[in-house]
Amino acid sequence: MSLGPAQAELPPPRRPGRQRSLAAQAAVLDATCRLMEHTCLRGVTTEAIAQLSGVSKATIYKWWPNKAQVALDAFLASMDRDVPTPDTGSALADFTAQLKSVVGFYTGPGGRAFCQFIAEGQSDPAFLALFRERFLQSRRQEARGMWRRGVARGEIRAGLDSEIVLDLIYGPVIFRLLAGHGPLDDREAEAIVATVFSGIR
Amino acid sequence: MSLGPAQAELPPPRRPGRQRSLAAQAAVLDATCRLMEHTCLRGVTTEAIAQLSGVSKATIYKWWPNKAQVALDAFLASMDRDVPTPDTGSALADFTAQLKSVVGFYTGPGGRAFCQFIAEGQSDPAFLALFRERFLQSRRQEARGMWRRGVARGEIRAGLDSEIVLDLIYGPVIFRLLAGHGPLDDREAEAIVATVFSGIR
Amino acid sequence: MSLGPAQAELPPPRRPGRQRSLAAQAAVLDATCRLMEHTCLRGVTTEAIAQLSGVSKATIYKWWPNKAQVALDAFLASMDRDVPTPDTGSALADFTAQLKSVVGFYTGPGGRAFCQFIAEGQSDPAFLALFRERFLQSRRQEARGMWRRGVARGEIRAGLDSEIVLDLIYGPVIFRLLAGHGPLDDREAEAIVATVFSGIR
Amino acid sequence: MSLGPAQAELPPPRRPGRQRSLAAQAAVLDATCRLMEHTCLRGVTTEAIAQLSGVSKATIYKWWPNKAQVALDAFLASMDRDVPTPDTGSALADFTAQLKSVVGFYTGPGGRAFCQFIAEGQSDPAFLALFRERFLQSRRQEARGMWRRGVARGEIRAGLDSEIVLDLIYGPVIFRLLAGHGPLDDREAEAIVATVFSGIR
DNA sequence: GAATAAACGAGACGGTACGTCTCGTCTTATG
DNA sequence: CATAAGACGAGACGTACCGTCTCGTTTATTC
Repeated sequence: MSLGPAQAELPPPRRPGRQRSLAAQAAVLDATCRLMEHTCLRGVTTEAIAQLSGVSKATIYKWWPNKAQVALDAFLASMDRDVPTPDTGSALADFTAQLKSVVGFYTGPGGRAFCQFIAEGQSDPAFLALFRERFLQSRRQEARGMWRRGVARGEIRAGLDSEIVLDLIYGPVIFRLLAGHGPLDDREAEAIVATVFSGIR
Repeated sequence: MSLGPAQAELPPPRRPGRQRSLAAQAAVLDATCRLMEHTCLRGVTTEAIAQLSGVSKATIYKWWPNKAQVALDAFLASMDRDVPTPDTGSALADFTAQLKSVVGFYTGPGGRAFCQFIAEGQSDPAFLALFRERFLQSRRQEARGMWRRGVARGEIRAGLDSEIVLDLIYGPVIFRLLAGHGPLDDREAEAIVATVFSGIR
Repeated sequence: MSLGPAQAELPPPRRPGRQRSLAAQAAVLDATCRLMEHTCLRGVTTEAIAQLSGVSKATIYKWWPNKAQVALDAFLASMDRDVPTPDTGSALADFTAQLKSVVGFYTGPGGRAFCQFIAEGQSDPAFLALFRERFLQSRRQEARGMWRRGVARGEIRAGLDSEIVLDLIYGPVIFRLLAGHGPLDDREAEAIVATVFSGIR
Repeated sequence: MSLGPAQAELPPPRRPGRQRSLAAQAAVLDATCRLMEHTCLRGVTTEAIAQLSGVSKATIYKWWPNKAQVALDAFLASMDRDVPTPDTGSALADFTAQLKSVVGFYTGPGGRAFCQFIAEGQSDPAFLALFRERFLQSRRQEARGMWRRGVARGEIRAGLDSEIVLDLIYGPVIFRLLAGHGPLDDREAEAIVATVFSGIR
């Protein structure tokens, strides 16, 4: 469980002693982001974060349990520019537009980071759970909204398991992102959503 | 590129000098398999492989460039028991049966290994490429056969991009396997194939 | 050039950060001494020093470039009990007494260490230079004092090359020590000095 | 104990099977000599000798117990050009001439090899003993001849321990050679012998 | 304005795996 | 059956990163 500074809810009765440096926290996240653009998570060392940010290793370890969670906080912080959930009145259009923007996001540095977190999670189940909670679930929540509107409007067959269909839409993108066995662009996004909506029969 | 023993194509005129020990090779692969059942790939050390197999580290490094490729060879060797591609006369039945068997495979140790390779690939692009070549492509090839038969029989709409549809079928399974955000069993496999065949409209 | 701790000249303004552990340094030197008593320098592994001293290999390599310099520091540290230069009023008596004590020293563990350093120096010229600077020169300096007093008192012919005569006195001891082709005891020490003083004509 | 080929006395009745390759033996010694001119004994690997000579490692290990003895054989073989013991009718002249030629020898590649053997001997007492037997003793024997002639002619005081005096003459040279703390040339050789003959009183 | 308390930088440290190297032995095919 | 080619086990090497620790310094709150 991250103790990252972003989660701190300020209790007015300040404790004595030197206050925690917000500048240090920001510097760490910023440095981590910059390092992640050039190497994978394994290639980012805590030492390098410390050096680039000017924050000591001890301070980093005081506030985060390991570099993966630093990177996750950095990733989430750099994503506050919320990808808005489209609401065009058509579920097909909504999902198409959203998958395109998702593909756009994953094609950039965000996608590289995403892969690193999935990779890290394969040797650290606790981190994987955290990643699900703090990233995947909120994304999924938004998609569920689009789904419900589609069902309500009668555009989507009732009785379907939304979780499966959502994985049907996002799964192929993430599979290609991680395995790199096929292209990933707007055309593919459109084809995925169109196929899911029409079936292959 | 792996120089793993599995690739050796035997030229009858044997070279002089001591022959490569098949026992050592087998011991390494076996030891690696056993270790992979208890830890993740990162947790498997070359030292442990050497110790458990009785093969020296130097010999391991002579034939494999790193432990990931040892593990990949071990994985592939332990998979020669070919998962037979079903051919029931119905594409829906074929894909359902096959996805069930795939889910069965991924639910066991094979799935854990698969995740480790995907994870390793995120920090080693060359390894990822190797994994695609030596594992994903052959699997994909089999699926393409089922696809073609379905198209030929008219069960599947013509004009579809088979690659996308195959990812539509396997992507969700792999996404869930890696992210662990949903269940993975026969019921889900059936629902995925059924939904892909019928569409959600 | 050794960065060994023995050379630290303490500047009162301590540097920031954790201070270097004097206990670790002492443990390394002590462990090295103990190991050197049972094997030759080649037989002393960095790993063994680390294990016996409880100091990690990384720390050892941080402060010493190789095990030879660790051993040299250990040797010099264990020799601070300065062998006093005799001053009896007679050069013959001085040299005889001193060579006897030198022979006594070289007959014990110190002599074994000395041989190891000479041996190591044959494949590492930089180390040999260091050994000359840090051990031989100070010894030689003391001998030169005895020499000068003898010359001043008229006991020693003027016009002689002191360096050659000093090697005439110490060379045979070191030759026998290294090659082991003859005995090395008080009797031999006396005979050497006596012969050098009288000549063989 | 060396089983080196230099000791082989050929029995005319050839044994069945492939005959032992004299060419291989020579190639090994030659290669070793050439390698010793560029690196120290530690830097010469058995592998390099095998490669340069075209003789396999197994063959080398069959005839010599280790590379040090290979090098010793190579050294002795390259020294058959016997340094003749001078016999001028004067012990002083004899020793001076001989020490000059010794210094000349030790200043070249032979001296480097000598140092390597002494060094090796410090971690391998058996090798040191072998080196004494096969090299030092024969040299010493020749010097003893010069000594005896000098004593017989009355040029050298009777009652002296010849072993000590010989070490008095050769020790300084070898000390300087190994420790490198002073020059080593004809002038020094003359001074050494002259001082030993006259004494310093 | 002192005393106290926490956060921070610098960086030393133990631990552990890495991949490389050399040694000396062993195995196989060839001459 | 001696040899070359070369695979092999053993084990030390020196490097790298991890996460912990110990300092002395800085910044705030409390007495």
